[in-house]
Parts: sequence; structure tokens; C-alpha cells
Amino acid sequence: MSAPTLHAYRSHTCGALDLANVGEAVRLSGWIHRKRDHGGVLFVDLRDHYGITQLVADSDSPALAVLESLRVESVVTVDGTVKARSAGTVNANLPTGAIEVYAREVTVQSRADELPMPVAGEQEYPEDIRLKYRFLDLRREKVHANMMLRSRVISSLRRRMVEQDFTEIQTPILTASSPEGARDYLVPSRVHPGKFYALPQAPQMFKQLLMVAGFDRYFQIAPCFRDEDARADRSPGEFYQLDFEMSFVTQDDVFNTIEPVLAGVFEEFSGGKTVTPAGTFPRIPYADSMLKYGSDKPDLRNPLLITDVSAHFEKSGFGLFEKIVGSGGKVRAIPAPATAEKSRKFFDDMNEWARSEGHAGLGYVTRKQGDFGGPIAKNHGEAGMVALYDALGLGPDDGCFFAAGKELQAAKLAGAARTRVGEQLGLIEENAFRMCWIVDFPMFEYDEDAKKVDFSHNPFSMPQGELHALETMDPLEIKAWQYDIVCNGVELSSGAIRNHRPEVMYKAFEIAGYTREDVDTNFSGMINAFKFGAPPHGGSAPGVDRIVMLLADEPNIREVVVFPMNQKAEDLMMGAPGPVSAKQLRELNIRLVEQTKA
RNA sequence: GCGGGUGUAGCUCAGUUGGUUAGAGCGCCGGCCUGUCACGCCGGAGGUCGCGGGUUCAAGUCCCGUCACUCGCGCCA
Repeated sequence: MSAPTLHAYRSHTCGALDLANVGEAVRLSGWIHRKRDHGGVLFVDLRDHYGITQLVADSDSPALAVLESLRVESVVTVDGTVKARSAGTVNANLPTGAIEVYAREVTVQSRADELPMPVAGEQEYPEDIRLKYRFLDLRREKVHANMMLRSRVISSLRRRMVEQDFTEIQTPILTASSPEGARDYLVPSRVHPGKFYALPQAPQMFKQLLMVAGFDRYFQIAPCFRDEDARADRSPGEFYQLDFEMSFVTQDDVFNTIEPVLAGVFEEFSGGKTVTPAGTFPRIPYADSMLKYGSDKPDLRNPLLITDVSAHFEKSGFGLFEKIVGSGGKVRAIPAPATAEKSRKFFDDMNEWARSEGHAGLGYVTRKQGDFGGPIAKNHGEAGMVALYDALGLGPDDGCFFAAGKELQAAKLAGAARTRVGEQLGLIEENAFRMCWIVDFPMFEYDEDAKKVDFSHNPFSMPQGELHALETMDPLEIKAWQYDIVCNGVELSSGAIRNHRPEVMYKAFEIAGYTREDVDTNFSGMINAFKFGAPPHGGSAPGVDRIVMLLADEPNIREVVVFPMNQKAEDLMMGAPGPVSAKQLRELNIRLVEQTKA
């Protein structure tokens, strides 16, 4: 039998062969995924990026001894013949399960040592080991699939943006430090001793300058760098945003443009889950969101709504709430529907949980067949409770939790309790991505520490009402043209219609306590540009990692980042951050000073 | 910076009111096995119970401290 000339490493991938190939001489390359050694016959699952193909070697084949000697995850090239599996041995779970390759010859490309963590199987492994051996971790089916999903999501986002006439433009990575916002990553300048570049926290200024430059619609899959501590949904150090900006647009224009992109990409990759349709994203004012959901990133899959019930406790037998309301505090009610049969422990555990979160506690009222229970109900009185329940629309078998304290505290506790009650009662809608906009953010807030008015979010947002509002309104009442996109309780992005008028910007900064000179010094690039003809513009920057995290249904952002750092911003695989040579430091005019503890 | 959780074999975990020689599964090493697909069977190696201190006749178990990982708070214009 004269073998046809085959490619050096493979004629097919490990996911390619089926019954149509039976009888062909083939060459496959890949990793030994699993071995099943029966002595006289050996089965090997050979794996590559594309799939798994079963190899068979028996005592008539020289391949048997070689394959028997190899550990799993060794890399081999195998010559063999495609055979149909007999009826009883077809594996319906494997795309290539109708065939197998009878192995004749094996070339060992790379022998694998004993593994620090196995690749086959779905078992959980400690993060530090997974990250140190990320190249092994990435061979595993789920993580590998997540990276492929990420790639396809990014391609889809690009395509959707380009179809809407956005232009992709790369902006600098080495730029200037900005005084506002998160801590910067700094890069020392060799040429200018004592001076530093900063890695961009976002291409904010550049994209606005691109609008001034007349590009009309810009986007970029932009790397962003912030030296802030990690969270489950926040990578330390670096992450990617779908950064975009548009000229001559209102807030509605931005919404109408980006809703189809987000809804489209979620529909494309959600595997049939319900997605809020483009054009119907609810718009929730910030103040409403804080009241009804206790958060500025509400999970709309949770049907529970918070209600302010402070007025009910102005005069109450329940002294604690009366006192809180009397001193300007708030009481917020979180319904716990159909909890008549829940144990006392359910309610006490919630209170215990609130305490463990650092709150004073979470009050509750139980109700079974119309009978109220719990200390609040006892003190507040039957009539008062009935009035309260009527106002809340609660029934004879519904419980209720109460968060009380200063307004922001009460709101945050109520929000956390809403989430927890929803989860514990199994009320969170499954298989859905519920999007919304949070709008009408306050332009300013009172900074209790600094005892002054400061920007509450982005100083470059246009205040609603522009100069007139800044000159005539209480600063704390002024809203900004600023908005967040939220999906299932995850903030995907914040954005704004920007302030493109220098005189409005000077005035806004003045209210926050900055002089004209401060603005000229710190934001010279942008303020200068705005003096030479700037279009009204706005945009946003949805987080790519978070979008993929939601679509992959992963609880942690590291599952969708290819080489993530750990919570302490260390790359255990590369050993970053790490020491550098004295020569490198000298060139950068950096001297390390021994720190002595006082 | 602060708070919660976890830490026992390479990995996942069990380990009772403190009580003899700390176990299981997977993996590893050796042997057997010609139809498995998480193959099976027999045998073996492998442990500073994160680290340090304390209480006790006796500590994986109780106490104090500390470290690591993780989740959250602060922080994230």
C-alpha cells in the first residue's frame, strides 16, 4: 500500500474525521488527552484545538509500546488509518465518535512531565496553581471555550460598530498622568529624569480629541490600566473596553446607536437566553434606582422592589425606627413574598448576614395567615402593620425585611438584602439578560471627608441645563448627561454627553473648587482643543471582559481573561511585577531607597 | 487599609466530645488485562495537618499570633 504524501504534521485536525474518511491513511497531531490501556489494546484520546479523535493501537502495531510509555499531555504525531467503529463501540458524545484511527506509527514531538494539574476533567483547582500553569489551564475545555467566545464576541462587536460607520483608531498607551480618577500606572522617562508617562485609565481625552478632529464616530477595543484592587468582576491592572464616541449626538442618539450593538451581541452569543430587545432598554433615573433597587446597578431579573416606609415609622411603638426617622434617617422595606412557612432561622440568618456585612442589623416582620410576628410588628401594632402592608401591597403570607439608617446606608443595605432575599427565595429570573440604563446622575455630591462639593462621577460630563443650571441651581440638584449600562446587576459601562464648552467647564470646575488655572494646567490638551471648534459629542465604553463574563456565565472575570493577574496584581506565571537590573534603574535615573520602619 | 471564608498527600476532600500508626477518590510508580471512552483489577510510594507560639498526660481538632489564597468593604473621575 503506497502511502500518499501527507503534510509533515497533520492531514486532518482532531475534530475533522467522520465516516466519509473511512479507509483513508491520515496523519494527526495533538496532545494525549486520556489513555485507556487494556494491555493488548490501547485507546488514546488525541486532542487538539478542534476536537478529540480516538486512536487505537494493538499488539500488532509498533505504536502500542510508544504510546504506552507516554504520559498524558505529551504531544505526538500519529500515522494511521481511519476505521469505522463497530455498532457497539460508537461514542455518540464525541463528534468524531463514529470512527477511530488505527495507529501504525508515532512520532513523539514532546514528552510531558507529571502535571501539577490535570487537563482532562471538570474538577476545580486552586486559582494560584491555575494561574501559575495557565498554559495548562487554558488547554481545559471550559477555559479554552471561554477564550474562543471572547474572540468571537470581539469580532462581532467590531463588525457591528463598523456597520454603523464607526472608525477604529488606536490611541497612545504611553500618555500623561491624569490627576482625577483611579491611581495611574506610571512609566519612568529615560530621556526626562524625574518625569513619568502614565498608562491610560481610558482613552477618554484622546477620543474626545478625535471628535474635535472631526472623525465623527470613533471606536476601539481599548486596553485600560488602573492601579486599583481587584473584585470578582474587576481585573486588577488592566482590562478592555469597547470605547466609542460620537459627534453631534444627544443622549437618546447614543442609546439608539448602542442598544442594537449590545442587544445584538448578547442575542448572538447567549445561547437562546432572553435579552432585553434593542430600543426597549428601561431608563431608570439614578435616584429611583437607589430607592427601588438600593443600587446604581440593579439586577432587573430580581422582581423585588424596595419601598421607602419612613413615614410609617414617624410615630411608631418601635422606638428604634422612630428614632432613626426622627433624626433624618430612612426605613426601607424589602418584601419577602410567600415566606409564611419559612423558619425563624431564615429571618434570623438574614439579620446575622447583615451584621456580618457591617450593618447594625436587618429588621423583619413575619406573617402567616394574616398574623404578624416578630418584634417590630409587636411594637408597631396591628393597625399600623396592616396599614403598612396595604401600602406595600403585601398579602397575608408575605414577610418583610427592613433596612434602616442614614439614607445612603439604608439604601445600600436594602439593595444588598433585596439581592439576597431574591436569591434565597429563588426569585431571580433564569436564562435572561436584563439590560437598563441608569440616567440623570447627579453632577456634584458633597464630599463629607473634604467638606466640600466635588464631582460625583465624571467632571467632563455636560450638566443638564448647561451654564444656566450651574449659575442658578443648587449644585447638588444639578443632573448630568451621564449614564450607565447595567446588565443583570453588572455595570457594563458608564458614559456621558461630554462638556465641550470651555466656559461651562470652567464654571463646573469652579463649583468643585478648582481655579481656571487648575483646569488650564491639568486638562490643557482638552480645554485648548475646545477653544478651536468642538462638536457636541458623547459616548460610552462597555467593558469587554464583563460582557464575555456574562455571556460565558462565569462568576469571575479571570475565567474570561487569557493570562489574568491574581487579586494582588501579580502574574504568577511571568513573575510580574519583578525586580529589574541596576543598569535599567540607572538609565531611568531611579534610585531605590531602603525603607526603614519608624 | 479593614472584615468574612478557606488552608490536611501532586489535586479534590473526609477526619466524631481533644485520645493508639491521619484516611478516601483522582493522579503517580510497578504488575495484570484485546473494545474502552471518567476502562477495570492487584500492589506500592507519597503527609512538617500553611507557619510560629500556647493550653493539655495528649492537639489536625482548643486558644493567640502570623502567612497564603479567596470573597466583600474602602478604592474604582
